[in-house]
Amino acid sequence: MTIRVAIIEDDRVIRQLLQILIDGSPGFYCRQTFEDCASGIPALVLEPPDLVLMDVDLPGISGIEGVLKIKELLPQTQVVMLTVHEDDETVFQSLCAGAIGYLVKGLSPVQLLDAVREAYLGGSPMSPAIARKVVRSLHTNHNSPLSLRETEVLKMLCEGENYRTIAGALFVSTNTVKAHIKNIYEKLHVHNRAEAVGKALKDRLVP
Amino acid sequence: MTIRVAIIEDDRVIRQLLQILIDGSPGFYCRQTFEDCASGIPALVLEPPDLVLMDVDLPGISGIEGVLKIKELLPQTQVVMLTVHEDDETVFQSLCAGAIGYLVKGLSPVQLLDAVREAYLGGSPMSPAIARKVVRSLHTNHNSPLSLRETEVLKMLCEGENYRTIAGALFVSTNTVKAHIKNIYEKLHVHNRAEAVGKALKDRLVP
DNA sequence: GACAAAACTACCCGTATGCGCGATTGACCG
DNA sequence: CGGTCAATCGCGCATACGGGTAGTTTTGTC
Repeated sequence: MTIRVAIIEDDRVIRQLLQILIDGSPGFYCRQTFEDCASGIPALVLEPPDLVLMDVDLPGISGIEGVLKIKELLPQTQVVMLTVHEDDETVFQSLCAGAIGYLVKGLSPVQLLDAVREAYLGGSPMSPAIARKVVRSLHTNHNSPLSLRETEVLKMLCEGENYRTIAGALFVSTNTVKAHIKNIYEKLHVHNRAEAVGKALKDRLVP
Repeated sequence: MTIRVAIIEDDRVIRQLLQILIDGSPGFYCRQTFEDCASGIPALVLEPPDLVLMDVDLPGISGIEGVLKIKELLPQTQVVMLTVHEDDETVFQSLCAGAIGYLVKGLSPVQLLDAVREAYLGGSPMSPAIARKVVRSLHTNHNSPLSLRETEVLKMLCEGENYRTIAGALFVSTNTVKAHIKNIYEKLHVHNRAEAVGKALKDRLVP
């Protein structure tokens, strides 16, 4: 069970150090290293690795765009990001784009290999701060401006139900549903269903 | 900097062991323990702790509902779940409900205290498998059935734009937009905007 | 017990929407 | 070279929808 690793990293020193470390460790294998996505991604497609270590700050195609491309072409291949400084926002975006975890450059060799192994074995290595950010993005919003009833209605709007169906489910008249929906629109500052549903799901007003 | 911990756990033995461990460790404090949410939550409101250790399998009000209630009443207080077996789905739901992390019962005392400290210091302690599940839930869907143009239209639907606005933005006629939307409905198996937006955001078809 | 907010009901009106049918063009593929 | 599909455009029709106005009942809070 050897983990085949590829590296995309523009800094030659870091790239070579990483390769030597990984390729020199039992259970790991690294023959593919690239200095940018433009050259690396087509090569990866020809010989897909298990896992790609990808710098976030790359010249040309950025690391985030690179992840999108790689996951599009090779859904099976996992991508782990490499960053110098722990920039929450870019790391978060990388994860949204499809990265499975990330490493801070400057980790000890042991920690680095551990993280790569964890990513390979079904985990998602990341720092506590990023983990918190990611978990927070799951949380339902607890200061929703909506009343209980309105939230119920909004939930059904998200399912695509119409006035009649919602009215039937809540045992009220369609007029009442209309009134609720009108209030929802006001409170969310939106003017139609699509926008209300968009806001509801983006702001996690409904489960 | 003492971390004030409360415990809600129906098993008397586990509850007392946890309390003895936590209260006996320097930097930790635990005077509040409860066997269910019904008695615990009102008491917590009177004297909010920094962190609550909450069993997922509770009689009466479940742990998941308990998290919702606590985060509603005490948004500042962090909740960490306790589970016997690592049931991915319930743990995931707990995190969605507002928990910040979770611990498997049977962790060593050192690991347990570490995890509580991590949760208090801005992290989100969880197992690799759950971390992976959480990260996956962020990923944009890479096998969307929609064409590029349809995805563009769908994105604007999510913003609540109408035929005319979308047509203007894409420099096409409203009829074309109608056709695209009709195709989107077919491919997503939905019949109106709200449902399309709901599906798009839930399945992460749009960023 | 007064007052506010939420929940509920009702009606009208203009238009945005969903759905039916049909059509042309260009790109890609075997 | 025929077939498929994305992308483009057109028209008619029934209805679901958004906005406005107006009111009662219930619930909860001070």
